[in-house]
This record gives sequence, structure tokens and C-alpha cells, in this order.
Amino acid sequence: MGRAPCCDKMGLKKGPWTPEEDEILVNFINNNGGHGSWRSLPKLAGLLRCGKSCRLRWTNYLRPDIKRGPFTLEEEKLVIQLHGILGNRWAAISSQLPGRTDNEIKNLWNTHLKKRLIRMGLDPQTHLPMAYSCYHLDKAHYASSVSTRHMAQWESARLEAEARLSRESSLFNNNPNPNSVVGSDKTASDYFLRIWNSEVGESFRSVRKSDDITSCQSPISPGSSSNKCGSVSAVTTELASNVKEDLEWRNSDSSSSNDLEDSSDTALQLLLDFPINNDMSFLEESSFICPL
DNA sequence: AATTTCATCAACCGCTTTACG
DNA sequence: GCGTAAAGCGGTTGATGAAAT
Repeated sequence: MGRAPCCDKMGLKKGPWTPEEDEILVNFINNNGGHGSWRSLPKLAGLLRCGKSCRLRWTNYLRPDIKRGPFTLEEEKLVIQLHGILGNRWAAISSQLPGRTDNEIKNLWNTHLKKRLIRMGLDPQTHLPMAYSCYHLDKAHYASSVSTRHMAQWESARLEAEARLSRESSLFNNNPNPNSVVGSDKTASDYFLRIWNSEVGESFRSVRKSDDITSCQSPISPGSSSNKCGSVSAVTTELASNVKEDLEWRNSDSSSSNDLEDSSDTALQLLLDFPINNDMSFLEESSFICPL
């Protein structure tokens, strides 16, 4: 594998960007309808920076769709939940938070969220209680446990969904009234199960199967964002999309008695609330109780 | 007021993956 | 199929400012 030459070439500037450099980079990209080749950009734009540095500056700071300002509570919850599913796949996580960069989310995690989980006695890698991780897992098994953790969440969710369907099926058989509570009692489990059994779920499972569990930290091998991470991202996106579509369909099909909120937020929340049952109340500073 | 410690985050580094000849 | 360049990604570092002593 060839590696891109590093930026240590003589004459290339490093360190913080000046407003003038920012302006040059932004103007160049705007005037040329895009960045084109990052490698050749600095020369063409007249910047004494390597292409890598330009790309990073653009994607993490200068891009017009970057959302500035502190993370909201909802965003923090989302990051934690997605981290529980995806692990340290910052790019995949950031794809679910419009306007937020992977670098920003990574910083948020390392400076705030990870510490909060630790203070709550939770392992920031596995999202399990520390005691559990310490007493039940030796070092040799740790890596594989981390890698199987995310898969386990999917699997437990699937099993729960199946159990629920089974229960509801028997209830339905005993109560043939189609308008009974059973029908409206369906939860995200059903959507999860359906999607799990769909092509999207299959793609997730096949990715899992094809990976060496012990060589990576999650179902998706590290650094494979554009391919395998893309699959996970697609799964998440597809899940949210499908749940929303289903909610819309149910809303339009049923009478006004259906009180499910028809919004992407609700759909996504439904999806995100499902796989992880962690109490998120610790996000509120006042509830910190674990002085580790 | 001076110094130390801590928190934050932009930027860098090195590795992997992808695209292409 | 192979080699290389380019791009993408995650881990880490270091500069900076705020808070504590």
C-alpha cells in the first residue's frame, strides 16, 4: 500500500490556520465549484499547506454546512446511543448528526461523554457497568467482548422483538378484534425485527460474518468508513427512514385515534431508544451520583 | 499577582481503504 | 492482479484559555 507523503516537506506551513489562509481556501473552492484534487489544491490556490491540511480545515471548520455552537442534550444523547451501536465510528456517527463533524463528535466524546459514563460507573467502550467488565472479562477476552457488544445489542433487540410478536400473536388469536389495543401496542421492536429481516439487516449481518471478530472493535472493521461503515450508516439511516415511513403510513391509514407523532424526530427517537436501554438521565449534571 | 492544573478543540500523524492505470 | 496515489478515518498531540491554588 502506498502512503501519501507526509506534510513535512520544507516550506509547508503547519499549525493553526490564519483568517487569510481560510479566506484563500474558501474563495478557491467557491470559485472552482469544489475542491477538486486536494493534493493539487494548495499549489493552485497559492497556499503553503499540504492537501491533507487543506482538506481537514475545510471539512472540519470551513464547510458552509458546519453547525457551530455547543451540543444540545438531544445531540449528546444521540451520540451516546449511536456510540453504543457503532463504537468509535466517528464518521458514521457524525453522518447522523447534520452539521457536526467526526472530529467534533470525537472531541465531545473524549472530553465530556466518556468521562460521564465513567463517573456513572459505566465502561465507555462497552457501555456496561465497570464491575461487570472487570469481573467477567479477562484481558484476552476483552477485545472480542467489545467487538461482540454491538452485535449483541442488535441480537438482543431482535430476540425481544420476536418474543413480543409471539406474545402479541397469541393475544391476537384470543382477541380477534382488529381494533383492539394489541394493534396499537406495536413498538419499535416490530420495526426493528422487520428491518432486521430485510436486506438492510442482512447487509449488517453479512458484514459481521465476514469480519474477524478478534481483530476489530465492532462489527465493522476500523477505518472502513466508505464501505463497511457505510453499511452501518445505511442500516441506521434505513432504520430511521423505514420507521418514519411506517409511522406515516399508519397515521394516514388509521383514524385520528392514532396518537403517534408523525415526525422524523419521533421516528428516529423510536429507533434510537430501542436498542439501548441505558438510563440517559445522567446527562443532566444534577443527577451525577457516582463518585468514582 | 503569579503559578499550576485542567479542559477544550483544532490540527497533525499514521494507518487503511479506494480508485485507477 | 499489482502497484501507486489519493482520500478517509481514528488516535493523539499541543496550543490556548479558564479555573484553582
